[in-house]
Amino acid sequence: MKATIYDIAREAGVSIATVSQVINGKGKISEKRRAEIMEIMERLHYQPSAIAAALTGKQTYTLGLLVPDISNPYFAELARAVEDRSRQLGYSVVICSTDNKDERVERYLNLLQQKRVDGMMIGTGIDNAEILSPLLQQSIPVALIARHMPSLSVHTVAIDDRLGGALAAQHLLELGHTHVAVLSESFKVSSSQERVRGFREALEKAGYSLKADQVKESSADLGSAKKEALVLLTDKNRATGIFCCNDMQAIGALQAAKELGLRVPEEVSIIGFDNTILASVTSPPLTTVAQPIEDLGRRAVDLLIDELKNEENSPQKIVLKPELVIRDSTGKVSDQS
Amino acid sequence: MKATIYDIAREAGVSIATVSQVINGKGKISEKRRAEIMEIMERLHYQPSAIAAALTGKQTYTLGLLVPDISNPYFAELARAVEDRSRQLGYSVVICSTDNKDERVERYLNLLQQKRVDGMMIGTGIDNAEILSPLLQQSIPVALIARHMPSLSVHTVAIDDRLGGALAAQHLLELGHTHVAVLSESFKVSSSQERVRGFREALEKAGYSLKADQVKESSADLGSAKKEALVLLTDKNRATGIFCCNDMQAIGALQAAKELGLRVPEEVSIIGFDNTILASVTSPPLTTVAQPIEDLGRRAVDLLIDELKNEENSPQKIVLKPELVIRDSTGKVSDQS
DNA sequence: TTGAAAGCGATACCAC
DNA sequence: GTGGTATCGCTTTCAA
Repeated sequence: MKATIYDIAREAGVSIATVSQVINGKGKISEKRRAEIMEIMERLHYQPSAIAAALTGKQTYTLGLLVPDISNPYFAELARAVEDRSRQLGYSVVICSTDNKDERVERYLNLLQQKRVDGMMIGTGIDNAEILSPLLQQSIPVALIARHMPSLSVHTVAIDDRLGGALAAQHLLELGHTHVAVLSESFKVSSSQERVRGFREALEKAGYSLKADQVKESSADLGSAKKEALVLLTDKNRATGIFCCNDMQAIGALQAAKELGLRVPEEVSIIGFDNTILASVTSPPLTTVAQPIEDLGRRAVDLLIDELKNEENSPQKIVLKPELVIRDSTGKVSDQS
Repeated sequence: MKATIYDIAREAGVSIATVSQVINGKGKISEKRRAEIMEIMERLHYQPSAIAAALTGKQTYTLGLLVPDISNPYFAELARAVEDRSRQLGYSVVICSTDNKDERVERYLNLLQQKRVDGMMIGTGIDNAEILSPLLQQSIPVALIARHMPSLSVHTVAIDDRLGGALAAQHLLELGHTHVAVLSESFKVSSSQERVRGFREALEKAGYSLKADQVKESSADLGSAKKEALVLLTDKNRATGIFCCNDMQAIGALQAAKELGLRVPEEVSIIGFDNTILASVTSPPLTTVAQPIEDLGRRAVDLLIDELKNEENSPQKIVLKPELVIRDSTGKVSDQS
């Protein structure tokens, strides 16, 4: 049924070694033979088995990508960036949604190891860093994306979250907002911590402060963010500007404001983080701190492939800079406040 | 470096055949040996090579999924559904973004064939159906998702687009909208055609009609949709209800209405299609025709696996029903109109 | 230039 | 219950 290298060899009256050569464009084959063999491969719809090739030592040309949830726009955009770069370089990528469960991470890691992926990108949270060590022992290249695991010696591509927070603070300060609040993801997420930290530092540097009751923690879903935002906004002495640690939370804040009849940005300014597609479809469109998602994905793939090529192993740490994207959810602080 | 079945066998003082048995839980092995061998596998962090296993005739337990763009929320959600079901069944999935280019489709198809994926799901548009035939010849299970290729004998999971269009029309009619318009994707997309057709039929059945100049075609991006919506809405005798063939277009319409100072839904009702996450974050949240995305993905995987198991090959056609999700972008037609 | 043959890491059939 | 061994499809010396 399926043509193999033997079929081609027999049909061409040569040895499989010769066919292998022409498949890989190696060795010295007479032009005549080469053309002849190629013609036969064409005619028989021959597809060399990557499986068999991998078994003999070649790579599988497959990479793994672990994210919490591929249906989340941020990770979907990241996946696209990873996929694009991988395709350019001849690799395909297996995407795995972990829902941030270590158990799932571990299962996927094993699965992908058995399938002998050439490298692994981790964009998901992992509680117990230890579960990555098997990979390192097998010396499978690993790159963390927007995550940090100081205890592990792996490549990392991240963004400067602290700077991101600072950018948000500066923007609000420039618009005259001195009484501000923050809507954060779980404090356990280190990137959120850093964002809040950068935000607070910039504020303090300007002579203002962020009171403890002005920082709310919410879980990932819209509803939860909206709920916390409602608390912040019903405060008798509410903030005039709210910094949210991701776009989804900013949307929650937007909805909360709307529900309270507060106009954005006239009465309250809201700023998000990530600059996913969500930020551009809201009303008003969100001012947000943009992550260079495209770069993030591309560089992660490049790190992996580089290590594969050079078998040189010094773990790289790349830090990319976020940028403020100003849309319509932020404005000058109003006189009435 | 990496432990193989030989290492385990040697360490345990048995043959590789025995080790293979315990890996696969087959044959008769004494409890003692089995436990002993399992312990050794554990200790050596042994991961059986799926590559080698696949070469001997076992499946690769990998499926391919082709979509136009994984960063598009609709496809991201679909991918999640596919991935979830695949994981449950022990498969992993390679995701490929084609940007609807046949050339890309073809390259990916070849790549995945070489990697010997067990089955392929196609959720992308393909101009030339012929490029799928190599798969069929190799008798690789194929399932189309929300696509139709009547010329090919493959599994299909789709939704009843015509019904979806009808649901939208009925909803608008019930609210008193008799002067309505449509924002469609490229007319070449069969699902859009069907949606518009269903919409028109329902309208006509109620005694109304859809004039040709009230149907606009736009490309996939927000900007284009917004532009066409502006044309529709600046009409001196504009429609009071607009049906859009997907949520992104509905957002374009929303923005156009806003730009013209038209309140939604008081002055114009807008209804989308798909019910992606986008529909829930807009302001106002979108009334939309929901696709059962979860089911779509799950059933596609099931069709593939079924065929793999039963090697029975009658192509199935599954048609799922869409449902209207009423949010706040539609309302009773206002008296003034 | 080309071919013979030794793996790669598992599976499965058939003896013992 | 266990072990020997052919086999899967390809890559890669090493000779010729």
